Amino acid sequence: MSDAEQTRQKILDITADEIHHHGFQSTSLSTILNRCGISKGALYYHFSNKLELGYAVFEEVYVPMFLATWQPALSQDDPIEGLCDFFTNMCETMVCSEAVCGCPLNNLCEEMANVDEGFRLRILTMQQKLNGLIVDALSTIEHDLRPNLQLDHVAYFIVASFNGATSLSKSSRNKEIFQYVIDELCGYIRNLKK
Amino acid sequence: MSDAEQTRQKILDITADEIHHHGFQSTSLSTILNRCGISKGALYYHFSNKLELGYAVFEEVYVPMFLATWQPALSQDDPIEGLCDFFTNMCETMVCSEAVCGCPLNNLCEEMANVDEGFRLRILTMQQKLNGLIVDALSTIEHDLRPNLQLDHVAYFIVASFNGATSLSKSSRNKEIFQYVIDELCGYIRNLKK
DNA sequence: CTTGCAACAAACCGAGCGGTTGGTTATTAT
DNA sequence: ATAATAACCAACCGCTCGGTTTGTTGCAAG
Repeated sequence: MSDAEQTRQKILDITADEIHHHGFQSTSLSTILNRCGISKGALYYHFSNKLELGYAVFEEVYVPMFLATWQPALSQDDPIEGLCDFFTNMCETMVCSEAVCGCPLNNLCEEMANVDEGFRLRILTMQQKLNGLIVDALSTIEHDLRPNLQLDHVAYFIVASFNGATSLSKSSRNKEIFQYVIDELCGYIRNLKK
Repeated sequence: MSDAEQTRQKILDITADEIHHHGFQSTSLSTILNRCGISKGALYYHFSNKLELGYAVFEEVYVPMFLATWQPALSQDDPIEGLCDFFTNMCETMVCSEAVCGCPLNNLCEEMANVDEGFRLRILTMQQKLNGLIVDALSTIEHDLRPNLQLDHVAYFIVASFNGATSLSKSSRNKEIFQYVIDELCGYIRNLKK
């Protein structure tokens, strides 16, 4: 990787971390520059402005990270147990500091969907993609599921509950509540089967 | 009501609206002053700083509004149907602009829980109070519910799903997805019964 | 009548923000 | 050797923000 690509990647990684911790609007360019050890000229050589930097972080960091997180769970032979294992495992491995920061995608949705159309559309695309993945996974075992289920509604409900779980655990600063919600969510998911 | 109380209440109401639409940090004092038609001196006569104004809005506007919204649903003879009616009715009466703004409490939780301890504790208190209300309501019909339910977990799950529903509908800018999630949520709630 | 305080108004301040500008260095092509 | 370009630095700019200060008005008590 060339020096320039390294610099660019470093900016992306550090900015992704800053956005995850403080949100997009509260993320300061000077903080990024300090952490990267570069000057503002360097940043503006690689990105035309703060918004474009945010878009790049979303597309080049968050989206791949997001897919890499959910895909394995949904590719299992039994996506029901795949999801439950995924959620449960997340509860166990998660430390409190992570619980407090929440899901990057959900955070950006809450913060930026009403503020910037570019962010909104990118978030929407990612959400629809995730929903499609869940629907596809559930479709593969449709014969094991209760009849008359509307799989896309179910998928949205799963994601909504998961997002809500991260939201609730922010105020309590521990992962107990997260665990409670996830337990109930797993119960709901397993109840999808006949 | 005296002039001073009127001014104070006007500040609270308009600030509540601004926070609901733009979040606390992005809410500008000068916007509030313009909408109120007052000067900065007037505002700082009634509130010592922006943070205290935010706290006052939370306690004097959001908390009462919040309780007034949820209480009736939970005071029904059958809180299960009370909640379902409450959710369904919210879907029907809600216009898209409201759907986009989300729940004030959840918004503040997402934005401020990690930023300011004063907000975090106030939000936490309100969430625990709501959870207690739901648990109490469900307890009154415990004999009709499935055995071995952990009512506090159930209550958190209901709130989490509801919050997640508002979050999801922000990116799509319509209430369709909200409705899907609420439908599934009502299914889950009704399934709590034997 | 005037003194005093409640209830504001208006101008101002420093800090931090995103963004721009004019250079500087290192590498590569000719 | 020289010209050009990629990659970066440091200083600066205008703007908006929350907050402060000083000044004004109206009413009410003595």
